[in-house]
Amino acid sequence: MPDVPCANCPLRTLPLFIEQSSDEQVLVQSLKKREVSLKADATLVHEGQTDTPLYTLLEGWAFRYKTLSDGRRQILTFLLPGDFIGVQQKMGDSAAHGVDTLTEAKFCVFQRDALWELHRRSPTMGFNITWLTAHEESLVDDTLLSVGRRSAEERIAMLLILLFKRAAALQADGGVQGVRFPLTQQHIADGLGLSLVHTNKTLRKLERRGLHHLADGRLYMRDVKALARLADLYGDGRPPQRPLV
Amino acid sequence: MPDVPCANCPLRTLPLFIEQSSDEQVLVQSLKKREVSLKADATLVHEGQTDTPLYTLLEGWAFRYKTLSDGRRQILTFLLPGDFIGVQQKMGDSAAHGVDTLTEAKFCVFQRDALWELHRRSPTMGFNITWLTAHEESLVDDTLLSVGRRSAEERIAMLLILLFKRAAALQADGGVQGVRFPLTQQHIADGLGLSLVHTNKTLRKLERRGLHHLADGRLYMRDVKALARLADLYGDGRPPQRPLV
DNA sequence: CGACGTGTTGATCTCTCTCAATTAGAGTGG
DNA sequence: CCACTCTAATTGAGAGAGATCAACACGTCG
Repeated sequence: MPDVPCANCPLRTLPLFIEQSSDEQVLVQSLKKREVSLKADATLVHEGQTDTPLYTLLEGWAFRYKTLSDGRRQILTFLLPGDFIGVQQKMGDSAAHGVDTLTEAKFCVFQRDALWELHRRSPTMGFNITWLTAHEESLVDDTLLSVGRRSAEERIAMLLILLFKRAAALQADGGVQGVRFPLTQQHIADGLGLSLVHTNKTLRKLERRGLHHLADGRLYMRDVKALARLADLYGDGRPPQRPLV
Repeated sequence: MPDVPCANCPLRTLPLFIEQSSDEQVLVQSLKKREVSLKADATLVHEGQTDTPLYTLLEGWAFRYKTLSDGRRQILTFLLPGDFIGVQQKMGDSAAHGVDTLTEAKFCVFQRDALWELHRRSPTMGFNITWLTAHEESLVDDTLLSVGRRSAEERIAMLLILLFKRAAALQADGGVQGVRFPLTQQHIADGLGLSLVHTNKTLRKLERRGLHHLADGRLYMRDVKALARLADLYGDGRPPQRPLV
């Protein structure tokens, strides 16, 4: 039996879940099998693993990745507290992605059919999960745009902004004193499709220009405007458009 | 009122939907608003458009994409009959992706709250949608691995294999006489994060080596083994793994 | 103390981009 | 029927962003 009630789950602080009824909380808790704690740089899910359970990240940072047989690795998304893991490969036959931790981390493990039970017994929760899955995809979409079409400088600016936002949202002060940033330069490189050396050089260039500061596992934003301009974030003049059909 | 009953929808041939009850069919049909037909190279959804309805692609090919303000474009996924469109941006505040057609195409338009109604009134359908959304993400994951870590040759081999498989699955003969292939080289380039010129040169190189043949809007696979080897598909010796925890 | 992981920097090398020019249809209008 | 225009494909040449190779600094740890 889980010792920590789901009332403390970081997922509950997400906008979608604030209206969660106590019935739904009980439901979720009943599907929860146990918790797992891992140290930093550990593997939660191996690539190619089948029949993976559904997880939720409670504490710490992690990432999803794929590798080629010669070792080249691409990080797909970084995972922060509150993120789902494993919906992507549920019932999937194709070789899935791996999941490694960046820091010490605690995961919530659900039984294999949790996804279905959740849908069956609470359409609201089911809907929320669809929404979260879709939102997760949009993160990958953003990364794909970066990796496919942005220069190294632009990619790094983008990553710093996005991760800063996500990390800052999780802490009370909103990141005024910087945020925890447990990635090594190798992780950044693998997340952006760059080499380690070039990542280092580009990172230093931006830092020397005073756009950010990275030290002791913390990220400080020094010139968000300039970073956003570099990343072409909101930089376009496209106005919101109404549906065409 | 829709004139074509949903019994003919290409979605119904997907494994997940074969068990669909007639009740569920009626439900889907009741949420359907109408159909739209577009010619080739037309826009269904503008980038940055808000409040997009939910669509289904009935006939033809299309693609989702994002662009930077200076015009650089990244194609996120190619859409074939049976694919969902718009789940990603449902209720999303961030600027979404655009959707353009590659060929003449017919779409099914659902009312805005269709996603919720589907979940509410049929958990089975809701579950299937979550699954399809997750599956769609895995397509983007694959592309991200390609764009981030594969060489131009490897990327093109990968794309040819994946699109051939999807297209062949839709036709009765399974693609023995080749499959329809309506992409221009510009689309391939934008889908793989390459320049048009380099895409052309690489494509010709593979074709001259006898790996494939591309003519008159059709794709013929000449040496799938070699292409798969190039793409590092199943090329790894990773055996399926059991769950770690 | 030596081994190791991470970060840093300089020096090449090369894959891919950009620029340019040509060819081959498919329309279109006179 | 024939110029004229457009788009897509093709090929060569030169340029450049980023990869690879190599060395070194620094802190941690057994």
